[in-house]
Amino acid sequence: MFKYEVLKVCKQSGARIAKLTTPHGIIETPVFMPVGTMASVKALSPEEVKEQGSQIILGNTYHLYLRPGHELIKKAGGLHKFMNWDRPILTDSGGFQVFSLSKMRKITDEGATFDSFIDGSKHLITPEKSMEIQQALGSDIMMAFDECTAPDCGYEKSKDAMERTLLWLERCFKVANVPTQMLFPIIQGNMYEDLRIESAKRTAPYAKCGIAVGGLSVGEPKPVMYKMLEAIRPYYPENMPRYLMGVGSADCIVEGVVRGIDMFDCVLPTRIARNGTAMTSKGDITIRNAAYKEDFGPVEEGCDCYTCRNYSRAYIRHLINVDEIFGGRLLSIHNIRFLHRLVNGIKQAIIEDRLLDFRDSFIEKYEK
RNA sequence: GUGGGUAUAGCUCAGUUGGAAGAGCGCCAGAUUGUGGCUCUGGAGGUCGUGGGUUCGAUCCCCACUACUCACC
Repeated sequence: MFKYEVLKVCKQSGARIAKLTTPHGIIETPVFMPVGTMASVKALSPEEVKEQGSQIILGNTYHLYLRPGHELIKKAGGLHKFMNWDRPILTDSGGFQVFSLSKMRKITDEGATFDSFIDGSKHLITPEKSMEIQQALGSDIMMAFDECTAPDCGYEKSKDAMERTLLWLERCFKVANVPTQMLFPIIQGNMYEDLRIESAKRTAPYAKCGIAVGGLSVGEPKPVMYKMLEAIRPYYPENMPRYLMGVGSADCIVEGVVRGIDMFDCVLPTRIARNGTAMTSKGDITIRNAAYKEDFGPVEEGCDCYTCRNYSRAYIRHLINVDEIFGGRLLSIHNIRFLHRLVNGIKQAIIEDRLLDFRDSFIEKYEK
């Protein structure tokens, strides 16, 4: 039911183009995956998400468990049917929320206890519970329940979290036995090369069709993240995609593919869109700035998205400034399309064995 | 016409028992990376209606003027 097939390897960088077959269709990698935490890519319809070229989206275990509840979604026929998305879905395990909601949690080997941000009620999420929820949601790719750490938490805490993530992984692995749902384990180890390498080695045996790198892009400098990716690169299991979790700025995606990554997800394009920022090949632009008040050109010259074909910077700036949701929708469409176009450019460079050249010229323009 | 009230940032208004002026909104800019985000952070902007008086010192007290506003005739 799951199959991974490499189509082309870039001679210059080692990056590859591949096909990952899932029960809900084929994903061609490298791929960027928009995030739809609450069973919706914020502000967009599934049709609009598809129109930008999205092949797969994310849903979130923790949020959907709290509301509307995984049992309800199961009753509705699964997350695909519930939200009217017929392409692949990847569900996060709730592990990241252990980290991002750290003010209201308690972690033990058994699992993580949260105070619900909705009503304050207490919830224990264990590896088994996370799998149960993800199975009820019916995602194509389930993520292992892991513990993510802050970049400044120190070696011992980082090591403990890495060990606990492995302990939890084994428990996830035992109950992840639905043939239509693949489990991706997650490499942790904070910003320590030795921990990262150890985590990669010990995580690899659990990876059957894909492996993820977690706990990066959590506030550390970009060069540190790149260093970690380089450290673990030799230890990935053979013949499966590698997913860098939570990464979605254009430069990090290019640098990630150069370092062997195939899959990315991020809230960044849709979040900054709603706050009035557009992604372009010359870097992010804050569209609500006065500089664009009378700029009647498209967000990005040459972009083929619905937004750029029909609307001006001045109009979008106006919408954002008067708090009209259509402005956030238009920028979300553009930003997602921008990242898919970026990945298309990366693929073309892989085909032509010139990804490192592509990276150099892209970064130069992007950072200018 | 008579009596009262108000005049402080672009707007709506606090405030100082007289000791070198504040908020919210707006404006300008920054942030945002497995979404607790119509969020968060920062900045610019005022000779406190005008003219006089009292005082060491007035946005504040007194007088006059002007504008706006309410009530009554």
